[in-house]
Amino acid sequence: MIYEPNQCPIRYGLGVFGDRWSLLIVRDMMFRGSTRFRDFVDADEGISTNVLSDRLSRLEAQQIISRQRDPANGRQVLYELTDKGKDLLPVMLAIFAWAEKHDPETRVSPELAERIRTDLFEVCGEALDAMEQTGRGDILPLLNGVSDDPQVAPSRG
Amino acid sequence: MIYEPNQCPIRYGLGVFGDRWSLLIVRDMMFRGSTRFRDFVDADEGISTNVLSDRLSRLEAQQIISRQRDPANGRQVLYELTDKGKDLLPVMLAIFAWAEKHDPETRVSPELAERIRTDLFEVCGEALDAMEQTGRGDILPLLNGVSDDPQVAPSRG
DNA sequence: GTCCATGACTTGCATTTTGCAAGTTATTAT
DNA sequence: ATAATAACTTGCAAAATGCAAGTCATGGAC
Repeated sequence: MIYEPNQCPIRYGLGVFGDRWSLLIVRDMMFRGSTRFRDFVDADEGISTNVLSDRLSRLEAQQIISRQRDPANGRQVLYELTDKGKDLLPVMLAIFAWAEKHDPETRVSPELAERIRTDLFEVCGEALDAMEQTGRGDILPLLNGVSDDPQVAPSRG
Repeated sequence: MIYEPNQCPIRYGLGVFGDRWSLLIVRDMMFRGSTRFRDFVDADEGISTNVLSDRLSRLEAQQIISRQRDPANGRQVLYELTDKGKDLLPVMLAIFAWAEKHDPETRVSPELAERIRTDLFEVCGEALDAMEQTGRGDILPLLNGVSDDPQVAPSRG
């Protein structure tokens, strides 16, 4: 999965998240507030633990996430998004808007999609502020009103 | 590589371009004006022809690209981005801005990155207009002045 | 019409990555 | 000490990838 970045931003991006799982992990951290190994396993995407372990290492090596033992409970490990990881939010939201437009199954509210289209980086700013205040990922409710949806995306319409 | 989209926009996106090659193909079509099988092989990313063939089929099945025999030369095939494919431009440019910020090797001009950050969808609009006028991909020069760079990204600074 | 070059794929096979199940290790609760 | 929990490893079968060598359908030269 390591392909030479070699000056091209897309190739660099693919070197970081150009596989089946990495972006899902980032998504879970951003939008679901996942912080632990088990959170990702339980997210029901079906990632196997060896691959998860590998992806977490890679993401850490790429400085997308940080890893530390939970000070409050030494048998758990806390994974957190770094700034570099949080900066993937615009990429994520651009995908939101794209999927909302082209995939009828995707549940992203047209209102959010529209805001993303007109003011992506403003939406991101708000979200990151909110993230800092709450100290967690789990940004979506803040973007779009309360969400109790098990999926990442709040309801359409 | 087929994972259930299941309402999540990120998962849907990964189903379309969540692999090592698909986004590179889209990139070549958008930013280098690639239209033919050989163009992708010659792009020197090292994709093998069987995988290329498979990815082109999948992208066509997902309606990201269209395929037709070249009317002017029946032994060639023309691949073109559909609207759905062109709509990936914001995603691509968001990656540009991210890579410009976090990868020192990436060659994207800070000016372009900044424009992307403040006015992503305006930049996209311009680019798509330009694409329609020239009838090709190969958008980058239009975004950022003339580029003779072999890489996708124009020079820094 | 035949021959040859070209472009777009297939095919076969070795290597790598993934998926699944079953360990192993470290840390806390009892 | 003993057991339970969380975070991984390990082993092996299955799938995807990389590489080299075909195949097949134009289209141009003769």
